[in-house]
Amino acid sequence: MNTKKQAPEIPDCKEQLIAIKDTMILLSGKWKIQIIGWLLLYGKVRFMDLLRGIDGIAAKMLSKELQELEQNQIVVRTVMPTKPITVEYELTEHGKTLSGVIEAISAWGVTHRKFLFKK
Amino acid sequence: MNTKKQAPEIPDCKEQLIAIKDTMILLSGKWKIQIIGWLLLYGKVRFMDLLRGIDGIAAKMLSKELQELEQNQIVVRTVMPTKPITVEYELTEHGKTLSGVIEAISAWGVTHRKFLFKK
DNA sequence: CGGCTTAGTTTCATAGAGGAAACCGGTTTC
DNA sequence: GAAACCGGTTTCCTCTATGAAACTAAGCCG
Repeated sequence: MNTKKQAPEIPDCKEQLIAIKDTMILLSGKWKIQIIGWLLLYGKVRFMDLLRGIDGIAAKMLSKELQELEQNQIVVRTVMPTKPITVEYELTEHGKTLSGVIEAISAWGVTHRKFLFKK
Repeated sequence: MNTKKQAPEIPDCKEQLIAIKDTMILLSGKWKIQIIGWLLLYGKVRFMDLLRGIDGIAAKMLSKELQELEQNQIVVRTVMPTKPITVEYELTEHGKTLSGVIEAISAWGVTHRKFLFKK
């Protein structure tokens, strides 16, 4: 027999693992999930709100992450015809379907904190 | 008045955003979520299973990510007294509480694929 | 005019994330 | 004794993600 390695009793649950990979490619980067969290909580938000609200992010990063989210149709960018031009960002309908993910992450953060406290 | 910037009408929903940040610190890295997904699907798994099963990961990375997950009590490492020594990894009880997060991520991957297809 | 706002872009620099390959010690098998 | 398997570790290297700071363009304020 050619196959030296023991027969892989491992069933093929790849679909779910591929789906995980797909999602994480879109959400990669230090800031994207936080940005989406903001947009979920606050709805329409201006660039400067995010820049001041998300602790530690630099303008370049915010700009880059928002562009990537826009390309993936998670976020819409709207230029408002105001006095000093402002730009609003908000989640697309598709972006809003991420609420389950974000809420799960947020909830687990709380669970984890309790876990650390109990120990 | 000192505060030139317009009064921030922005309510304080920080708790949830902090929880998101906390979670993502623990799950940072290219492979951790995939590893946890594997462990959720397959239960007890040996090092070599993960190395061969997770496409593209190198031994060094796998080792490093598993160590970090162990330090954070997401994963337990058990050395088995077998002929060629084997090592089993599995989720701790606390690690299993991540199932909600992983399932949400996996489900969204499917949702997103459908979204792309529809367009 | 000088200065402040918004929304970025550009430049420069660096830490560290990640990868390829070799190596290790113990054990079994041929 | 040579080779293979397991579970790593070590070394070396590269690339990119991130960051700080300066700069731009357009508009409004006084």
